Amino acid sequence: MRSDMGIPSETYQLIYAVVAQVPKGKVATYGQIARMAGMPRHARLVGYALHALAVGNRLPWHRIVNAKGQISERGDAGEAAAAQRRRLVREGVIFSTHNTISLLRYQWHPE
DNA sequence: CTAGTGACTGTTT
DNA sequence: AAAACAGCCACTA
Repeated sequence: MRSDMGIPSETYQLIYAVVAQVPKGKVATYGQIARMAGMPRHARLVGYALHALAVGNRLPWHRIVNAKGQISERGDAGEAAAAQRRRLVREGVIFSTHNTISLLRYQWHPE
């Protein structure tokens, strides 16, 4: 455990704040979240931050997908990815074959 | 301090 | 079209 385990870095908080703004039925890419958080090209950090996220949080982490419009796997049995897909479908997102969604249709466009 | 790793992405082979 | 490369940086050991 980190010595400051209960106090995530500001970078993470910033990422979480942006993720929390993604509306239901829409999705955002890691790079997009990074850019909106004021750190373009830090897409990997977004993924790392989400991975570090504790289970049971209220964040819509399932609305974050990669630039290909697909769910990134974690090296698990793919169950986490399946759960994410299930959540998105429940919000009305349509998955075409090979677990791909249309970013042109579902990507979040903030004002 | 160094080295390895990773829910990524755009560019170049 | 598919694979490799490069960049970016927090976190762990």
